[in-house]
Amino acid sequence: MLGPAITAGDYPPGSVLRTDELAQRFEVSRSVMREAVRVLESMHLVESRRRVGVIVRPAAAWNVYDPQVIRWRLAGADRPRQLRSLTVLRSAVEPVAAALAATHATAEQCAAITECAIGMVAHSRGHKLEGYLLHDVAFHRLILTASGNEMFARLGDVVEEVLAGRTHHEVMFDDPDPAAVTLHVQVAEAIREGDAARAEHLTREITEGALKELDILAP
Amino acid sequence: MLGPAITAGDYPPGSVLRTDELAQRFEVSRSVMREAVRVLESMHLVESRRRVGVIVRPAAAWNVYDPQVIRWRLAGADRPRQLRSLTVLRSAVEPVAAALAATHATAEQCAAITECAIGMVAHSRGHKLEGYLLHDVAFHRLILTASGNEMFARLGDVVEEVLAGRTHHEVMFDDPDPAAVTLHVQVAEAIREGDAARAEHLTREITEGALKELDILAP
DNA sequence: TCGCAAATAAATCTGACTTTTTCTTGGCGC
DNA sequence: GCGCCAAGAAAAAGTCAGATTTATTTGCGA
Repeated sequence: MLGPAITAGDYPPGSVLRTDELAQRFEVSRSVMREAVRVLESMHLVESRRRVGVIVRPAAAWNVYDPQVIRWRLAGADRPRQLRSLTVLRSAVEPVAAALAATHATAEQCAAITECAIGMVAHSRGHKLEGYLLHDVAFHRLILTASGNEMFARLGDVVEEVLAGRTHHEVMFDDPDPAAVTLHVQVAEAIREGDAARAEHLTREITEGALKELDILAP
Repeated sequence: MLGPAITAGDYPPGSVLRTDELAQRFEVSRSVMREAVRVLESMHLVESRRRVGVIVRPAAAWNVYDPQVIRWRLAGADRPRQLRSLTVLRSAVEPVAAALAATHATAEQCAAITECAIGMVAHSRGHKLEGYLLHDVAFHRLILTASGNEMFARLGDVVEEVLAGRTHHEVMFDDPDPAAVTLHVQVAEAIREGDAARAEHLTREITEGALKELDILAP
C-alpha cells in the first residue's frame, strides 16, 4: 500500500507521484486511486496540485493523531520513536484524565475500573501476559472515558497500541512489575474515593514507569 | 457541505444517506461525491456499506483530532463544549511540553520564544488584541515544537483555534490580564534557564487561568 | 520583461458493468 | 396453518474506462 510506504519515509518530502502511474502500479482504475489519494490528502500525507501531480508532504505536516497513520507508523521502521512520542503523550494526558475521572466517574464506571484492576492482579503472575494486557487496556480506556472529555476518550486506541506493542513486540518474558500492578489498584481506589489529587499523582507514577521502561529498552 | 452538517448533529447516528441522492443534492457527479464520502469515512464520520448506503456514525466514533473536524465543530452549535474539551486537553499537554522544551530547546528556539513573550508585552495595552493574539499563538506553538515531541507539535493548530476563538468570538473588550502576560514572560525565562519544573508549573498556571476564564464565560 | 499560447496532469463527468449484502418469496417439513 | 431455510431478485456501493474541462506551468516570441 501507499500509505505505509509514505509514512515509512520511502518517498522523500516533495516527491511527485502521478495518479495514472500509481493506478497502473497498483492495478486499479484511476477513480479508485483518486479516492485513495483524496484520503491520503485528508491525512495531510500528500498534497495534490493540478498540472504537477501528487506531492508527498514532510512528516511535520502529517496528521499523526489519525489512528490509521499511527498504525502505519507503528508497523514501520521508526516504531521506537513513535512509541516514545505516544508514551510521552500518555504521560501528559493520563494523569489529568485520572484526576477528572475521580470527580466525574459514575458508580458503574468505578466498579468497572476496580474490576479491571482486580483482573490485572489475577493475571499478574504465571505468564498470563495476554489476560493481563486485556485488563490493562480496559483499565486505561475506562479512565480516559470516565474523564468525561471526548478528546481524552479518543486516545484509548493510542493507549491500546502502546500497551499491546510493549507486550507483543518488545521483550517481555517476565511477569509485570508488582509495583506497577499495585499502583493500578491504588488508582482505582483513589478514583472510587473521589481523590483527584491522589489519582493524578499515582497515574503519573505509572506513566513515568512506562517512560523509564522505554529508556531501558531503547536508550 | 456535508461534513459540517454531520458534525453539527443534523443527522442522528444511524441515518442512512445514498451517494446518488447526495450527488444530486450537491449538484456534483457521483465520482466527486464518492471521494467526499471516502474522506468522511476516513474521519470516521460515516461508514459506507454495500446494499445499505452511507451510515452516519455516533459522535463517539469521530476522529476529533482531525483539524478539519475540529474546525467544523468549532463553527457549529456545540462550540462551547468543544472549546472546553480542547482547553482541558491544553491544560494536560502544554505544561509537560513546556518542561520538555526547557531541556530540549535550542538557543534559536529560546530566542524566538522570548521574542514572542516580548511581543505579547508590547501589545498587552491599548486594545492591540490582534497583535497580542499573533504573538500568543506563536509563543505556544514554539513551545509545543521545542518540546521535540511530534504529537505535541501537531497540537499547535488546536491551540491557535482556541486562542483565536477566545479573541474573536467570546467577549474580550479589555486588554489581556497583566498577570497572564507576566506568566508568559516567566515561562520564557524558565525555558531559557533550563528550569523544567518551573516552566511546567508556570504553564500550568496559564492553562488553569484559561480554564477559569471559560468557567466565568460559560459556567 | 511581459504576455500569450501550448502542453500537461489533475479534476470532473458520464454511462456501463460488477459485487456484495439484504430482502423477499416460495417450498418444504412439522 | 405455522415456521424455517434456501434460492433468487433487488438495491446500492464499488469498479472501470473514455471523454471532457480546468488550471497551472513552461516556453516562445514580441
